[in-house]
Amino acid sequence: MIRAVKGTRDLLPPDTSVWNAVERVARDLFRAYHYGEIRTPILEETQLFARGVGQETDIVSKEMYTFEDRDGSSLTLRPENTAGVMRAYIEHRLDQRPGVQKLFYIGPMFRRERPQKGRYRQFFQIGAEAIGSDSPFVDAEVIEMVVEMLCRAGLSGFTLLINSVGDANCRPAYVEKLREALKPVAPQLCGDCQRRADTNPLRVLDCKVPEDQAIINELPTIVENLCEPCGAHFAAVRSFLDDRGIGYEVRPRLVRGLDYYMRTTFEVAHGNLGAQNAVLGGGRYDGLAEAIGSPVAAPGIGFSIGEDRLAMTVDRAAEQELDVFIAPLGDAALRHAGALARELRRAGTSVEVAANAKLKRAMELANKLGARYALILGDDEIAAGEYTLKQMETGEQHRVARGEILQRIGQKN
RNA sequence: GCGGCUGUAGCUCAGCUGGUAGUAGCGCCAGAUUGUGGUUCUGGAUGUCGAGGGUUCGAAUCCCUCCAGCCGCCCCA
Repeated sequence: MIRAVKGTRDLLPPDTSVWNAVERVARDLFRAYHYGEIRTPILEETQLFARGVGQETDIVSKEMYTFEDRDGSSLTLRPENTAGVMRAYIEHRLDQRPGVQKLFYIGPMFRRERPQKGRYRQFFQIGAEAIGSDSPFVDAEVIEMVVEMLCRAGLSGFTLLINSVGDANCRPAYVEKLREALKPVAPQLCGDCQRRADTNPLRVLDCKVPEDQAIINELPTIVENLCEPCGAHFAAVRSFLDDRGIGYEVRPRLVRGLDYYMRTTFEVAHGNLGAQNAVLGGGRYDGLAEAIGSPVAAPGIGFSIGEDRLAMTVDRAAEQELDVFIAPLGDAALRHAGALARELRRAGTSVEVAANAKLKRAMELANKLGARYALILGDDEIAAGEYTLKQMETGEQHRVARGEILQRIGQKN
């Protein structure tokens, strides 16, 4: 038996209607914030990610689906989409278009990790990028938008965490300072942290081991060690968020795993997701454009939502709606039903026709499918030029003329 | 990539210390006489017991390998 490959999965109804609902909310909101859709290829040159995301990151060093094409070039299935959007921005000279370029995308990403709940090798992200401004106002607007999006999608009980990770000017100095501060206390930390203290001090801040927290809390924070411009930028972002009444928590220990992030970073966590508790992550990446070879500067900020995680956390509602179930009795009725169904569908109602069933069976199906109305169509009806329309929930049924059907079913209850 | 747990009908599962698969629940299909559902009753279909190998007279039950899922680590969305 051939099965879906490890870490990938089929999305089936009714789950797909939850996904569609989430995507509809996203598209509506993107429109409100004046974002336009961008669709970039799933396949990119490997170099794009090596230079954009960072050669040393886990994503690039061990999680990418990379292969050699027949002409010898190295291609990679995109593990994220910020680099791809930036590549397109540069390639098509979007910097020459007026205003900040606000672009959104919805699509699959690929990372070869060990699958787990909420973590797949092919997963979907809903994301957006605002490129062409380094203003903290843009940061606040992006963050406001994601909070709004999650709320409207039906997510509740989430926490918005923000931080600033500085820039090329102040971060290296901070990392050194952190490294120094860790030297005396490292032996008291967990094994992982002892290793990280040496290899990647910032990661120590992410440690979740309870015993380590007291020590980690005493370490110098990046927020206290920002250079003047970064400090001012972060303060501005916060006050803009305060102006909008958006609640957030400053998490000096929030560090992100992609090299391109600088200054503002943010994340939304949700309790019901187990170890994969991040629903959304994002941040500013003012140096990314240059890193992938742009001749012009292109400061930007963006985010991406884990659609798989969001869909599994959202209170599931959306069942597939069925307005009318037509039960034709006999061949003449079946032919009649085909034409009638077409007419109703063209008017925008969802219609199902029982192709070959007895009335009893048809009613049973109508019930199981959750149809709002059943329309019975037999020789009597054809002769009379009327249909028997039954409201499933109440059980009431009436004879209705063809022209009245739409009006009848229009009034939901 | 590392560690742990799990893997029996479409789904949830039972199957005691190995004896050769369940009257289990839900679902699905078909009936309970002629054009009417949601309740009830009756009947039915469906499994190479995740795959392969080993031990044994005999394995769903024990051992090994692999695969998949889940949990934790790592990382992130």
